[in-house]
This record gives sequence, C-alpha cells and structure tokens, in this order.
Amino acid sequence: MKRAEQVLDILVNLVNMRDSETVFGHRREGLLAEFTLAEAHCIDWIGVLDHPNVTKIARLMGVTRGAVSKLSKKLLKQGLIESYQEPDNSKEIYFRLTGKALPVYEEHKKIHQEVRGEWMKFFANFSDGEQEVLLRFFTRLEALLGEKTEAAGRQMKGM
Amino acid sequence: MKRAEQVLDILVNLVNMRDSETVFGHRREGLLAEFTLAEAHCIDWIGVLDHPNVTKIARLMGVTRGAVSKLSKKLLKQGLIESYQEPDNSKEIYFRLTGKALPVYEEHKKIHQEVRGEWMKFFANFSDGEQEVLLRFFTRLEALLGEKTEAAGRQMKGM
DNA sequence: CCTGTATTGTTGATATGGAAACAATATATC
DNA sequence: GATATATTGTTTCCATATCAACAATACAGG
Repeated sequence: MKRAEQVLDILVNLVNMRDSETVFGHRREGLLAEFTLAEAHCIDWIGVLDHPNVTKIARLMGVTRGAVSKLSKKLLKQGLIESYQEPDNSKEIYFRLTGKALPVYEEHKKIHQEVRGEWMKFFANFSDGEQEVLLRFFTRLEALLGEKTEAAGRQMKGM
Repeated sequence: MKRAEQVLDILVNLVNMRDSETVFGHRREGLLAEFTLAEAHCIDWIGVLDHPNVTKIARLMGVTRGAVSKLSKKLLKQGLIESYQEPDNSKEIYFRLTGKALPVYEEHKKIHQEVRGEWMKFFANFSDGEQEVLLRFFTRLEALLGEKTEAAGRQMKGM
C-alpha cells in the first residue's frame, strides 16, 4: 500500500497547490497581467458560453452570484463587455464581449493552447496502455469527487 | 492522443475543484464546523510542528506572514493556542496548543484518517502494476509543477 | 387568472488575505 | 565589536469574496 499512499500525498499536494497567480505553472504576462485571474476567467466564460448571465457564470466559476454581479459591473465599466436582454425574458441579463475584450480573450486562449501543448508533451512520456490506466484513474476519481461535492454540475471551458 | 486530452481535462477540473468548505469531498461537521478551514489548518500545523512560529506556519500554509499573524491573534484570543519564547531568541515567537484546542486537533486528525482510509479503498481498485504507473505519473507531475511554481518548498503535514 | 414559490440580479455588512511599510531583533561581514 | 543586511512579526490599506436580505420577474398548481 506504500505506493498508493505516495500517490495520495502527491495528489493532495497538487490540489493544494492552487497558486492563483499562475495558470498551471504559467505566470500570466503581457495583456493578461493587466487583469485579475477572476476577470480573465469571467471574460473567458462570456466568450465561450451561449447567453451567459450572472447565475450561469457564477456556477461555472464556482463563486457566488454576488461576486459575479460585482465583477461584471467592473468589466462593464471598463467597456470590456456589454449586456443585453431577450424580449421574452426581462429577468435575465446576458453579456457579450466587446471588441475591446477580444484581444484579451484571444490572448488567454492562445496561452491555454500553449499550456495544453506542453501537457501533451508531458503525456507523451507514457505509453498507450499507461495512459489508459491514467484515464481510468481520473475518470473514477472525478466521479467519486463529483458525487461527493455535488459540484459535478461544473463543466469544462475550452482549455 | 485522445486519452491524454481526456486525462488533462479531468486533471484541470480536479485542480479547479477547490471547494474550500470541503476537505477532498468531506464536508466538515461537528467540532470542525465551528472553525474556518484556515483556523483548522493552523491549529493542525501548530500541533504538528516543533517550535512553530508565524513565518514557518505561513510558509507551510502557503499564505503570507501577515495573514498568519492575524490568524494566530484570533486563536490566541479564543484561548486555543498560547505563545512562548525561548531565552536565546527574543525575536521569534512560538505557539503551542492549549487544552481547549486539543479536541479540535484530534477531531481533525481523525477525519484525516477516515478520509485516508477511503482513499486507500479507492486505490485498491488498481493493481500493483497500475499503481506503479500512477506513482510515476504523479511524481513527474509534481516535479514539473514544483519546478515551475518554485513552491516546491511546501511540505506535507500528516494527512 | 391568481396566488404561492423559485429564480435572478443587486446590495450592504462582514471577513479574509495580499502587499507594503515598519520597528525590533538577529546574523554576517569586515 | 561595529555596522550593514536579513529576518521576524505587526499593522494599515486595499481588493475581493461570502452571506443574507431584498425587489423584480418567472413559473407552477389550483
């Protein structure tokens, strides 16, 4: 059981290793450095989602609606996003990126691509069969944690 | 490469799944519910370390000294910890748990044990060879991230 | 259609943690 | 030993997030 314990130790370390100023080991620089991580994420979700509103974004970002409400106000004031509504629903308020935000969005996406590339290189260290083991491990792990935290509703962005 | 991408997706999800109110899927309850996660961690470190001081705790908790300074004040005021100094060093201030904190500390440790037990059951789903693959994966992963975030200095508590 | 309930977005009070500046003490270098 | 540098713990200011309460709107069941 020694091996399993080591794996667990590392896993715990990894999850605790949430240095908010780095994205998976990549320090944000250039355009992104001008924005909070939360802002960048919010912009990202607004760019990705269909009819994004406060509630939806909050759920996906894992924060409260209040937090997103304030955050979106800041982005609105900065002219990075704009809000709109649909005629058949006067309760929900949706957002879209403005031209001003597009460079940020693209930059963020580009970095994600780069990071993803590096990760793929990392995975290349493992054979096909080994990757299958890893996939099984992570799939089960996610299911386990998902059911426990019931936050399973959270989805993937683009990454 | 499809498998690797799936693994990466899940991994990213897991790392983002940092619900601070749950400890790896375990909602804190009973005694622990009375305390912030930070407080519980701080108490834990003070219980574990030899001559714990603000700086040491801060480094291990991955927060600033200022944060721990405030936190320790709160714990002092609540009578959960007490401070002391050594005659040969009038700069550093150390902490120890009081009797009042011991139940909390024990409870926390107990839960850690339980969680660990469940995890071990989870790992039992994988053969010896598979666990070896997992260990190799996580070891390399930790090394990679550690070198990138240079937060490798962070250590393990008891868990 | 009407009424109770749920959901949405907002706000104010509060808590928490980071950054930076600071005084006190320790350590290093000469 | 004297002096420069580093380290420790604290504090103030600030940004950000939660919580709880709220008004407005949507929805469901009769």
